[in-house]
Amino acid sequence: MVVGTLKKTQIYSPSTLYLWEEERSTDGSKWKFLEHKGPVLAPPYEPLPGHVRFFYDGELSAPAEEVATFFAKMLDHEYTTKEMFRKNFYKDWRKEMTSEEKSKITDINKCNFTEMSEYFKAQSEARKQMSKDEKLENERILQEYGFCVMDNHKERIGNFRIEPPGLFRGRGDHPKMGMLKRRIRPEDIIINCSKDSKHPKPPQGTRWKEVRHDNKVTWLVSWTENIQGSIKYIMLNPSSRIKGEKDWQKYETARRLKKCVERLRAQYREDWKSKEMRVRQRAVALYFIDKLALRAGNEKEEGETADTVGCCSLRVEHIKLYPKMDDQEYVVEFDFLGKDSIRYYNKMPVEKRVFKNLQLFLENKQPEDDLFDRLNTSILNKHLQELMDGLTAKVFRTYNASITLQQQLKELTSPDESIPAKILSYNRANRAVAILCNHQRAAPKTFEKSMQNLQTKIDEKQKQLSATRKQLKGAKTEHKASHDDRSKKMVEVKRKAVQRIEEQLMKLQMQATDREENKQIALGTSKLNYLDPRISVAWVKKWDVPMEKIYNKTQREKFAWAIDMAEEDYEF
DNA sequence: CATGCGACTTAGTAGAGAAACC
DNA sequence: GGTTTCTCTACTAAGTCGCATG
Repeated sequence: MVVGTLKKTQIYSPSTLYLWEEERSTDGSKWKFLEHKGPVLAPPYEPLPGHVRFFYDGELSAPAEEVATFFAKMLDHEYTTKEMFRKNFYKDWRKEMTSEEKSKITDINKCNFTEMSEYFKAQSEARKQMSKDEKLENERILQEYGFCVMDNHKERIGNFRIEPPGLFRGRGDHPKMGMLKRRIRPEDIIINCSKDSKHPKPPQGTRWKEVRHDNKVTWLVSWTENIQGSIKYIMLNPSSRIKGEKDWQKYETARRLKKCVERLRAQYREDWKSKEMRVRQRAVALYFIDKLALRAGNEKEEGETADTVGCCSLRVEHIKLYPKMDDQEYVVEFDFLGKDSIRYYNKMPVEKRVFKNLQLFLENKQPEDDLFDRLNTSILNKHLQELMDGLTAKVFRTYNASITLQQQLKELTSPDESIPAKILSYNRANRAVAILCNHQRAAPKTFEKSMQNLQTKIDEKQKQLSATRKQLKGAKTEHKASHDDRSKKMVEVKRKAVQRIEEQLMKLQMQATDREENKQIALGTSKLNYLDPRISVAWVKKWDVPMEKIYNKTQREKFAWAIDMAEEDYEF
């Protein structure tokens, strides 16, 4: 499944060039040379100054201060009011207390963190004032630790800082929210680099857990996190060769799916009739994944994470069947929490055969039973692999997202519209994808207000327009009467003014529409992860839209390969 | 086959920084 | 010039998927 490799021919120039390169190592090695400075550790704890007090039940106290400050720092956040959060925090906090403190502090509700909280607020205010030095220092750290050398190229590292200690903030109803995320020491850290590179040095008097030289992986640093026991990594920035190449490959796989998707669709429709239950379940699940862009849905360990599901892990309680709904037949209603506990709610009419199958799957089951009891992601992906080399469930999301963007752009862009109108069209196409993938965001806190402000501006612009139109009319009348040069000029001036204001008004209205439609939709995720950037690049080139209207600096860096590769006739 | 682990991609949000506004 | 508003970036959680292990 080798699709070629990307090669950077320049180091970090804005127009980094990529070239085709035929050959690529077949032994699974990801690099030949890797050298870096290691991670930036979290700054050590600074004890609170003496005047900052902590009260327990009205009495002065100071138990396990550092952990207490983690809670204090979050005091304004809703998290700290949640029972589960408080319980988990309190339990972990007690582990850090001396036995004396433990016997004194017995009820979190009698703790008063307000002075600590005030202190940190004041601190962050103060930090804003002297941010210049800090900025300089950050820049120095970035220059020193933010880059590595991989195979002759200086590459930007993604996250070179070790996560600081704090309280775990899970998403949704997470059973571990509030638990103490402990400080990572050099002794917890594994370094990965070339044998023949200059190895990163641990801080004075400490040592790394291990230094290894594994070129079958792309990470530079790893450690095990204590909440879930999972491994965290430091890896390269998306602009790096190694990430770009992988990204490109991903879209090439999706394009191969495009070529055979009709065959697969015919196949799963056929499988709806199978006499084998597992085949039918597989086929219906695949239909959902294809049609609704659902995620695969791996099983999760109960009690370890928030209760969320994807396609294969859907339960009976997550769907409702309606033989008739309004003027539609065979409607399925989905209502479940997906990744990040984002709600997926949708009603979709399905084919009769799918509907009948679903009824069958539901027979004799409790709400908490699996809908697809004969299916999991491993079975599904094995099947997909047989249908097409490299095919897995997530490829459908990539494929459907990209093909939707391409279709929508074709449909929505009109040749004679202005640049702002074209950008609105682009955003609408992007939005169609975000809706398909259910990429949501919390409506901005100030949304209503900012909407109102914009409307005020529009109203004002409208008034200005009608006033200027009146002036134009007046000028015309005057010109008719006098027929002199001066009045002729005046007509021209007013005509131009009207035109300009009309354009401004249109732009504002466009902005308003765009913003309103975007209230709870997050466009970024699909843009960054699902849309073949070559589609956008081609569109931009075709319609002479400035690239930076579509992609900001980071995005242009990430998609440098596509910007370089795609011409206006590119087709996904 | 179930289970767990490792590596990697995908995800929303908080807060910093930049731009617009007054 | 200071404040408000918007945009971007950093952060890190939460998925997917392949593979080893028993």
